[in-house]
Amino acid sequence: MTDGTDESEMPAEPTQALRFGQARLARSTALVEDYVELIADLLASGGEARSTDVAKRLGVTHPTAIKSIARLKREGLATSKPYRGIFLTEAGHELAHKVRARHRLLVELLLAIGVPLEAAEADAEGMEHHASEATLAAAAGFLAARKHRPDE
Amino acid sequence: MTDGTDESEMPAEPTQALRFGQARLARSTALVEDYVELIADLLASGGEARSTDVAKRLGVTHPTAIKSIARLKREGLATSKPYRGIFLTEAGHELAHKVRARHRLLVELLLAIGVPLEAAEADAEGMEHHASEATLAAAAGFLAARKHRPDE
DNA sequence: ACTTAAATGTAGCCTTGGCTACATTTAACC
DNA sequence: GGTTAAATGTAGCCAAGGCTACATTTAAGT
Repeated sequence: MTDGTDESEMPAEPTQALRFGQARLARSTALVEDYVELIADLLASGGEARSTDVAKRLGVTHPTAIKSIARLKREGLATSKPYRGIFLTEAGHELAHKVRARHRLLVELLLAIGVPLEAAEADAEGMEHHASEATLAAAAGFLAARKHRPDE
Repeated sequence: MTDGTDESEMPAEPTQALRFGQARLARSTALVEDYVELIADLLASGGEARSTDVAKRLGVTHPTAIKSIARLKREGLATSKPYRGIFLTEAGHELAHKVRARHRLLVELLLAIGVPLEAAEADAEGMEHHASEATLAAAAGFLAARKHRPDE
């Protein structure tokens, strides 16, 4: 009630600008999150994350992957030694965990409202980076409520 | 059933790379969509869309807005004459319409699962660009079904 | 009408995240 | 062990999308 309802008393620009700014920020963190999530996956399954694997899975060339991984290292999320694989720091693992949980939640939500699996996975890949805590909490609540009456 | 379930027969990379590629493409079109949507809003309400207004609403400087608007012109979505406002082409109007409908649908969906209004608006601003036709159709269906039993 | 403020436009720089081309190192295979 | 293939790393280019600084044009105020 304090925002976005009264147009005569308050200009629309600031709140809208904030929203767009938020979306831009999310876009810039999306890449980092994708890389961390993928590296965590590779470490969990194969035991090691090599840059070519990362590049292949992301659909980019390996120099691009290396450059992005350099950013992860700058931000204290990953480490690596020349010609060795990539590893996640403690912070990297934490972020990966958070990102993965969020991804799963989004996919579950989409499936619950009737989106086919492949579309749900693909859309979640992009949408997950823009879901706020409020939305995640709501999604979790919605899914929990659904569990009790799975019909309809 | 034809994809993403059998890990022994098919490598995981291609489908995952496709998903990431899709998300990247969506990110690049997101900016265009935001601008077109906003310009359409300004034209509808104020009657004209000036570059400073666009910049203010988006929270960027005006040279940035102008550069982005140049991209819209390149892509045949908008037109403008020096020191005059910005206008949308037929294609621009069509895109604006599509984008706005999608935005509203997403917001409605978030509200329906219990997300507060301001968070729903902010999240939708980012998520809308990643929602496929399948997800939009599912959301519409879900909301229609909800209408018949608004309790719980 | 002239002056001044605001809006619009242009130029040039930075960072990010793509890419290709090339160098180097590791591993594999006679 | 030497040769070759693959993986890894580096260099340098490009486009997009931010920015500041400055030029120009329009509109307002007196």
